[in-house]
Amino acid sequence: MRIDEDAAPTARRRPAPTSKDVARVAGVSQSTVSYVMSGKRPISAATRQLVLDAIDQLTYEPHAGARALAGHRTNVVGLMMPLPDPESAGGLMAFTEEIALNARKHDYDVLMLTAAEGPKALARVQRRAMCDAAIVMEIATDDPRAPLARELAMPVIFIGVPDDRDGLHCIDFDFETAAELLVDELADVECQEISVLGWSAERVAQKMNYVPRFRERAEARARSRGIAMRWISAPHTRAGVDDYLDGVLADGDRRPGLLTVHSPHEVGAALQQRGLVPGRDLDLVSLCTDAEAEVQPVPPTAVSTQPRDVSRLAMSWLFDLLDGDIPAELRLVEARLTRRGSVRHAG
Amino acid sequence: MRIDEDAAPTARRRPAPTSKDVARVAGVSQSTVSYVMSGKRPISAATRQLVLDAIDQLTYEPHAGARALAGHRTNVVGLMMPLPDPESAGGLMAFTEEIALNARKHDYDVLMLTAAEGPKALARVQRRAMCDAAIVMEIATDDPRAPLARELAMPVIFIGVPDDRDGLHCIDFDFETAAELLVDELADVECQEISVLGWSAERVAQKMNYVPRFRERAEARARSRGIAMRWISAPHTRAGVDDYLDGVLADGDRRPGLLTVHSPHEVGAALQQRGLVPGRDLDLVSLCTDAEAEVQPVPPTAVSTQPRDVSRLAMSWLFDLLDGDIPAELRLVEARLTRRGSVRHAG
DNA sequence: TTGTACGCGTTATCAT
DNA sequence: ATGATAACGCGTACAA
Repeated sequence: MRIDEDAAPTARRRPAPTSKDVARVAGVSQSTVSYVMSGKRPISAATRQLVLDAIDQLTYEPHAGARALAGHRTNVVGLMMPLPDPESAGGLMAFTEEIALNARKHDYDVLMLTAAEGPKALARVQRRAMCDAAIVMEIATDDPRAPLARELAMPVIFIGVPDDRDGLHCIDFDFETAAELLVDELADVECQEISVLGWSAERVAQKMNYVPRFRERAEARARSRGIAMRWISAPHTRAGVDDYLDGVLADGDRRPGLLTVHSPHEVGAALQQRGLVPGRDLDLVSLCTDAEAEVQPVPPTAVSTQPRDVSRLAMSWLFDLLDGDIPAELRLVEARLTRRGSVRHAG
Repeated sequence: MRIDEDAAPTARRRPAPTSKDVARVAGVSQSTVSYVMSGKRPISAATRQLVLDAIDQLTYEPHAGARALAGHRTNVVGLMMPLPDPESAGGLMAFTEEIALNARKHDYDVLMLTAAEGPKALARVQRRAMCDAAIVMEIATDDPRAPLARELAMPVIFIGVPDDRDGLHCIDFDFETAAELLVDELADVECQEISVLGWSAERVAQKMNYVPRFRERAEARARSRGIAMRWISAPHTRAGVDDYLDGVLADGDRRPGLLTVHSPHEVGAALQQRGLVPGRDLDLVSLCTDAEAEVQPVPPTAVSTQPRDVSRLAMSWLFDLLDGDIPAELRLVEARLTRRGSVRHAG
């Protein structure tokens, strides 16, 4: 580490203004300032303006700690992030930003909690009164945070659905319907066998909730449509995709039906390299974001996962929960299929 | 959105225990409890244990708001995230997690701030007394948060170096030395011309600080070594990398020297597809993480950006700043080159 | 419609 | 080495 020194200014700052200062400037009592800010009692237009001007003049903002102490709410929502993982990082930034932006619209802030700290992080922030509610991402089928969430006094919203979701507020993209839409799309063009490029073995080992949710529905649908289904859990590297394609293309007699749950980029590049064009030489459908789909050489027919929708709806639900009690339930964000010509026309 | 209702348990929770409760259980005064927790005055081993037992029994944790109000510190550090961007998302998760984990080691938490909210987010959290310090990522050469950071009463650490860093605490990976190491590596094998796959036009437009820092040093070094340098700002898609390689390989008389600032995966795949082997057919060096380098078909000689190191050192510096005043300065995290055989032996 | 006064749960300054 | 007690800044019941 290299060091390169600078001069540091030693300015003295005045203390932040309090509601008492605002009251003095506005010529009213401190409680009036408080009531102007909360709107919890009628204030005459004249005094209201006096107070607002004073607030503006002093650039006053309420002390969060004092507010939390007196008001029993923090205006902070905890967000438990997943473990870092290059595979899913892309969507996560959009996801978390959307959480934060929606929080700000309600004058809330977001406290970052790590999955690495484990379930006890949730108990900790509640005991310390650091959050009014929490959002937990990347839920496992047997998630250890589920039993804790049931006991917490504050609302907790799971992004994902554990096996036992009794008493939990869960919201997620509708992977079940997505699976059916994608299988149907291939079934409708008389596809004989569907080869699925599923989530990586690592994801499966982590018991991510959406893996069985998607897979079981996909397999059930394939059965009911009389189609064979091969499920491959390849790593999402170029090598993994190549292995997958080698397997798929081994029997050259049948036109292949491909279903990939992400990495459209890798798949698209690998197909292009082999001179295979989706829609002409094979049928391909994907589960991925619209953004990912549209930058492919041959944009695939896909069901979009829409991470921003899920986080926006999660936050909207969260604020409803903070207002009043709402029974625990499961909310699923609609899966929509967009046709882009990577599947031949039905005939 | 589908709805699926569940029964909700209506358990009544007791209020969180306070230090007063702990005092009662331990049979001491409330202030003694406080002093046991802070260690700010000597306590006899006997009473200390009494208090600790009571804390344990009640699973007491101090009310963060009350503590902030009375103690004038929040035990929270603000983290201003970059705008979401798939290109840099991978490293960011590791980066932010490392921030959070180091914060927890000091009993600090992390408040997430969005770049979208702009510079005023920093002023806001200071006025509301929500943070004791802040970290700001993804700095532009003319970053609007710089002038504000100079005025703030709380310590602010920039991850990155704006053009005018006077009065700012900046820390970053040493892109300058990295550029020199990479250029030297190619120059040492009599490379005639270096073709650089630089950051995308979008990054350049955002005036990300590391782009000119790296580029100017690289070009200066190339000049002083008597080597030509071509700088290409291609998008980091497969198509972009292909365009780049087409340009590089256009004149077939000279052995190409390649320097890529990231996306080793795309570059490796594209080279493999063309049957080109780094170290045999051309010389390749990269700026990327060790993890990225090592999963390539031909792992490239590279300078590692080590995101975890930067965030760990940033947090360590931040806690020093919270302890006492330290003059503003620039700290650079050492760039180390790892040879992996993508460059032919010097002769 | 507005003001007064108390309490929220800590920290820190007095005492002892 | 420990115990009382006064802030800290805001929300809100109670008065007016």
